[in-house]
Amino acid sequence: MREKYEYQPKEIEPRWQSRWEMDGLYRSVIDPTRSKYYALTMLPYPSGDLHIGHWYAMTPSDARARYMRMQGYNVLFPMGFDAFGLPAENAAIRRGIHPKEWTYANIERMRAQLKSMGAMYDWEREAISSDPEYYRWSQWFFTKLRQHELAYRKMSPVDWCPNCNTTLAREQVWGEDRHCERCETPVVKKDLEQWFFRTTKYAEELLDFSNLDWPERVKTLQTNWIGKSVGASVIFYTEQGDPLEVFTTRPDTLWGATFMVLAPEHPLVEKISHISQKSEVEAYIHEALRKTDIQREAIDKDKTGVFTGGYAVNPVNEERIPIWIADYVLMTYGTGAIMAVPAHDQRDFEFARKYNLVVRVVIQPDDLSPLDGATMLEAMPAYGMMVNSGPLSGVAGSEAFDRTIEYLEEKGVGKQAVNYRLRDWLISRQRYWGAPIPIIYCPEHGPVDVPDDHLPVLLPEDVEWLPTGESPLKLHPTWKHTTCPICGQTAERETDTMDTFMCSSWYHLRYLSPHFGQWPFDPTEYAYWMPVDTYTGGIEHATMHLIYTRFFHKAGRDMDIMEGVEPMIQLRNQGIVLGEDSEKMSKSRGNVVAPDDLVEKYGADTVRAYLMFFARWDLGGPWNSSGIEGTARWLRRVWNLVTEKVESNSDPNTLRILRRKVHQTLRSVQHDFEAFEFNTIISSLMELLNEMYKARDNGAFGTSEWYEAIEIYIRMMAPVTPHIAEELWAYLGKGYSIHQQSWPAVDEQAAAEETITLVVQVNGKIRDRIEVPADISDEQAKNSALSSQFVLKYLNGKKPRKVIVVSGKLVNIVI
RNA sequence: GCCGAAGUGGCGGAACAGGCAGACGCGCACGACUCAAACUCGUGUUCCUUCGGGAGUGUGGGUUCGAUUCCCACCUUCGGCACCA
Repeated sequence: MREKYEYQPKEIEPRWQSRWEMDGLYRSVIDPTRSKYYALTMLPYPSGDLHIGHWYAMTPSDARARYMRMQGYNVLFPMGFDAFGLPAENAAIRRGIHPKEWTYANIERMRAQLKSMGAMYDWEREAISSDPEYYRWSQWFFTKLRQHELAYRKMSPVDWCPNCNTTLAREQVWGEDRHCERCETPVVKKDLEQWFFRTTKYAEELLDFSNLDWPERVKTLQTNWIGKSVGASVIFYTEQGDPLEVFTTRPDTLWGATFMVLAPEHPLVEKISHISQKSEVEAYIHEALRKTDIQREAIDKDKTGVFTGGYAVNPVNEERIPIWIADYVLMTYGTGAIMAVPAHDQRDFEFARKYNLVVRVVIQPDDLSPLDGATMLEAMPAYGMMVNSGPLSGVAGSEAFDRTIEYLEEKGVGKQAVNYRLRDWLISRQRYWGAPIPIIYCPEHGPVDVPDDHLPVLLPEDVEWLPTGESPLKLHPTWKHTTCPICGQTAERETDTMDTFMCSSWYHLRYLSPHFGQWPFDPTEYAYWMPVDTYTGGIEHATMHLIYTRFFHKAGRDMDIMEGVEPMIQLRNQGIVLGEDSEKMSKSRGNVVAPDDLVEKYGADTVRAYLMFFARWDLGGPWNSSGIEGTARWLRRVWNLVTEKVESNSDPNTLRILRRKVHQTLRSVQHDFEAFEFNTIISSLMELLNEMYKARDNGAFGTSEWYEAIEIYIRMMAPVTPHIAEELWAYLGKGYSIHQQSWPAVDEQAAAEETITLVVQVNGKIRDRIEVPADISDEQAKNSALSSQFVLKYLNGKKPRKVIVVSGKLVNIVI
């Protein structure tokens, strides 16, 4: 008897991996005769080790890319590293390793770990954002954006993380306590001169998702983040004659404005403040500046403010109203000034009651008894008929908004206006390990672009590691000294580096031609591969990376660098794998699952299959280490089924049932791949395997139907478990490689059921199940149901009131 | 407070279009194999039951012949936003 051929993933997996690599099996090259498919997974930060979350994100997207390849597409599936960033620098400060050394060593290790996954990455397209040949083009994009006035520098109060020692973009400040997205330290405000990208220019276009197959959740998050409000801008005048513009979403309440409120930082505050109020105003401003944003923006906080002594004139009724300052008005939204309508805005109402200001009702809803400003207990924000509103009194609530805007435009005191919550993207970082911002400050010419032929502005490597809070670039003895590209005078380099989200905004383009020297990407490659067809990654990037990359693409399009409306057509998000204790995995909790250990114990195929099986991919969930035994068992059972030889004793019925199940499974696996429902791919395959064991027990082994089943089975599992599939394919004597096979076609005839189980209900409760031919007519179904002995018992000689037939499924008899 | 997602056995989850709830797997129980363990194989596994059935998909209503699926209200959990004028 021959020795049993055993499943040994540790032997099989590395063997096939090196064979695939040697043969360049996963190289993707332009082929105009085939449809392209660009599948992309968000690239990792080289933090040290590939953790189970990376596997969870990458395995299903790899499986799906492989599936698309078997479907005949020319698939591009690249990988790279988002290699600039803070952890590298922190490691340098803590352990004295140079960030470059740390980063590239991590990349080495992670690349090897990625290879152990057996994914079909085309490694010749790998891009690393910290390579000079990469960041040269990040810098080039910066220059282009500046030339198109999409990058600019301004002094403004910005968010500063005192732990990371750098400014952050608004998107990187999270949560109620406004903490740093990376280290969770609450941020503070600082007035600094910083570089921004003009994302707000694209606010309106970014709200248009009509060309995108993206999850509703992401679209909602982005829509809320952009925060569009439609209203009016109205110009009031101070008594000194200065225009004071306000934005309001309720122009119909304009006649109810009984005072104005400016943010303490508003530029007109000093000028309008009356001498008698000056000391009080100054004290308030001082206090406001001292407070953190958290204190200022706490919603349940009592409103505070101070009268400036100044007055403004309401342009619609020439009324003289007092101007206050209060920190509930934010300088960063709208114009930093509001008209206060206490009768119809709860915030203004609270303020008015506290400081005894006039509350005047100008909106009267039809279904309420008349409102009285003197006695009302809260603001009435609903629309309604305009009252006390001069020429517009009596206008119905449904017309109030539009009629007021018409009136404002006629009088020339205001117009329709739109405001967005979205801010421009702050990209300056006071850190070393990033792409230097390619700017030179000349005493005569101000900030000057580094000319293209001087790019990249290289990061110096001989820097000091001192946790001073200052960028090492600033402290470097010589690096910043240079000459002005225009006049040749002594000048200084910008010492800030760029936000790493800048690098990741265009990496999908660098993959196209990572070593191309003339342009950020080879236009021929772009024309063939772009846009990205499927993009997968975590939801946490909904308002960061995914807004930036869309902005970047649209800006690139307007600069005639890129083409098309959107960079990534289809987006899908995976969930998060939690520790076995249902908590977020972290070293300090000691609940981290290490993929390397699992690969060592079970092999990569089992880990891949389990990650796809154990939870819904879009939801994720807590890890369960005993569950992996199930997928390990599955693969052993597949192995044994294919490699064991048993007695054959075929009967036509068994073979018919086998073929039916095979083709039904094929149909559903196909559907699930298209729909990103990976867990049911595995369960369908397990189900079919159980069926195949039954068929073998019934003598199906060795027949042509048997081999068809086996071959289809291996092809279906190839995207999920590429190594065992290749090994078994070779075992069967089929040609190398399984991964160049095409996806099998469903034989619909074979998949069709000959009989169905007709469910018979009486008053909606199941009383019988009858096997009937699948093509049974409704009339026949009804008759079969009515002659069921169980039905007869319930009918008890009576006639049914109603009989409902659902074709091919069910009969419900109502008594 | 506003916006969004999700609540199904002991557990992860399935149910494509309103029509057999609990596929598949874990775990558990019993049995076979074994000196034994592991592996493997087999059987069972929502709850209650007087064995006829009955109840059951977060809770309470509604629509329907029929609801995990649609509608309304509420509860819980998670995520986002939060004085945004």
